[in-house]
Amino acid sequence: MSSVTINDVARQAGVSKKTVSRVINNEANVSVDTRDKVMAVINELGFKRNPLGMALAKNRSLFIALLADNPSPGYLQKLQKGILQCCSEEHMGLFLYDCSYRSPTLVHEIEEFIDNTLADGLILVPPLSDKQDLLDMLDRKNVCYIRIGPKDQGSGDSVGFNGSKAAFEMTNYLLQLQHTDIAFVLGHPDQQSSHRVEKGFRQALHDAGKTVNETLVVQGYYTYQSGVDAAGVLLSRTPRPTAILAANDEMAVGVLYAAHSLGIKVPEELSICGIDDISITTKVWPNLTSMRQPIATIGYRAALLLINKLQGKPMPEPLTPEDQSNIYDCELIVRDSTCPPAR
Amino acid sequence: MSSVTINDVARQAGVSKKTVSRVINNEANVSVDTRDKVMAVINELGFKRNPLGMALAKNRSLFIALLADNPSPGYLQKLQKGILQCCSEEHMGLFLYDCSYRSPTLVHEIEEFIDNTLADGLILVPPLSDKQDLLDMLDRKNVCYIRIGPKDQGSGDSVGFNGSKAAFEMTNYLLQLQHTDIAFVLGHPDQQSSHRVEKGFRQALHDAGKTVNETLVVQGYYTYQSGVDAAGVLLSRTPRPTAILAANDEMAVGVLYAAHSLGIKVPEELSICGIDDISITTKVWPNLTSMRQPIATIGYRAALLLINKLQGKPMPEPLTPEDQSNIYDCELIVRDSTCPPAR
DNA sequence: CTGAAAGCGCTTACAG
DNA sequence: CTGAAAGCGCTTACAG
Repeated sequence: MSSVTINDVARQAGVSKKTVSRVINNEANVSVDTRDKVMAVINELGFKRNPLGMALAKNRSLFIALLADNPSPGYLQKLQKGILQCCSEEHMGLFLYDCSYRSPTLVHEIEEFIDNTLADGLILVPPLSDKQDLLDMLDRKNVCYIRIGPKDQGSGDSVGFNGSKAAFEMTNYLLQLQHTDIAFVLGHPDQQSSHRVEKGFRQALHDAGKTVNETLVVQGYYTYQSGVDAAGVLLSRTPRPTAILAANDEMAVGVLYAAHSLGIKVPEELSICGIDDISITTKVWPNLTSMRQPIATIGYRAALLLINKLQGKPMPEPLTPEDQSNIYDCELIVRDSTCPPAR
Repeated sequence: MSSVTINDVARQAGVSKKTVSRVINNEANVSVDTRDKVMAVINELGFKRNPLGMALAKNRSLFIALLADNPSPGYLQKLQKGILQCCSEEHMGLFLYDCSYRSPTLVHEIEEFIDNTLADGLILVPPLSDKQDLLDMLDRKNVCYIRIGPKDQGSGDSVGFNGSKAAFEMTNYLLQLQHTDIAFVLGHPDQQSSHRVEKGFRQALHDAGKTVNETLVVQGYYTYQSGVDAAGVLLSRTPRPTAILAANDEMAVGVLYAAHSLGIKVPEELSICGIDDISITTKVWPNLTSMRQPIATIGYRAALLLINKLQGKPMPEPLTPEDQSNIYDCELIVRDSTCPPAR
């Protein structure tokens, strides 16, 4: 604790503490001489503004919180990384709060968390970002937040990826490989993104003049285990699908495990692919083909949007169309889990 | 923001704000009548103490920070969960700070982070917890911290697992299966735990009257890729080892991948096992045998130790010998990646 | 058992 | 361009 305060600086520099305050906040209306003098003393004394004093005076805490539960640990990990990067650059602290989506008292717990920490703003990760009673509470409390996920649903700003396009392109890729019996594992029905992705899958099949075989579309919940279970169902179908696309990688890994357990060769007898491109895709064997979602970029962007909003700053000029829309595109990453179907 | 303050409560209850302060801090020397009256008003008005005001007055911020880099994401995830659980119970906020161990300015970056957030205390995850220049800086700044990892090295309290015992037991398990050519992948040499684990491995072999084949002990760095690389070396040895024990699961997953790539059947032709029992062990095929480290418990314990230290509270009576020593034992979890060697 | 005063480190009006 | 006063919401001595 470098307990040198604004008062010490003021005394040493022979100015009022208000003037010191002006300098450290980069306000206008300070003469160059005064500013230089104050800066010199600040450096000499090693003064750092105590964020707590500022927080109390401004009634803004200077930190934000990440609220998440954990459907896909790899996803959260990358998102967190991007958010942290931005927070670090903007000198914001990041609080972590683990929730469980299923808790009946979730909204109340989060309300208590906010009261306890006084975080200025919140970043909401799906499925929390699609939970209307939570958003209602935040609106009522007048808490600033940003949602990770599709835009149209719910209130508040959001940053997300183009899920329907991702699924559309991945399905097209499988069609190009000449797959005909393509199965699809849905995400959690509570999450908007799941419906987006499903839409892209159906669209691609439709555009190719195929009809969707509804027995090959099964429910999943974005978790590893739900991928295992879905694959169990799909791989007992006759004819067996030659390719399975899962709405996220976490489930795709589950599908892969199920295939191995049944002695089905991947990709020779079954192509498997997912969406997200989380780190586990390159740890399992064979490495999974996936649509790369710029997860860290999305996290970074979400944090920046929130912080700028809190500080009343306008957003910087968007460098790309994606920065403007806050909807990011995915990129197909072909690895070893997909190939043309056996004849 | 429920902007009802201690002053509002005091006025409404007809007492001084100091008395209200006494009540909310559960201090002695308040008459039952007064306490009841104040409590009634608190509930009526929905008063919650503003942590910022308290923080400034007490010069303690009421949050702690988790400093980590990311050798094994699955490990960090579980640790974080335990820490968060404790923070939530103790009404502490948890800041997150991602560092990169290799950054030449790391110590300085962390110093800046502390100044910016005023976290009361820090939880240090390996390899940070073994970094002496970092510990020196924290000691100099008089920052309270707790280390995750072995005890003897470095200053400050620590919570860890019994790595040598874990490796000892796992090696014994492999010996019981009649493995003779057992290879070992070391962890990062900067981390104390790596040396512990190595010691346990050697001890078990020694106790069984075997000499260690030094060509079967190779360097790893606790990362997935280092596991892949180490396995590449080991699996080209003649005679090939029949079992590989990696110092953590993240590397064991890499070993498994390498075995698959070479067409080596696991476990029939090669047994593989690791230490930690992170979630990926049950996502890869076959599921990995591992030593379960109570990671979340360790995280919880570390947070509790730190928080009690900050609040000057004594630790609660230890319920188990492990709680007393703060060194936790592992448990062997046999899965599908180990079996007796082929004849 | 209770309270008036001063203070934590900063900022917001306001005045000059 | 600069500063004196009051205040953010709480706590720490101290006095009674």
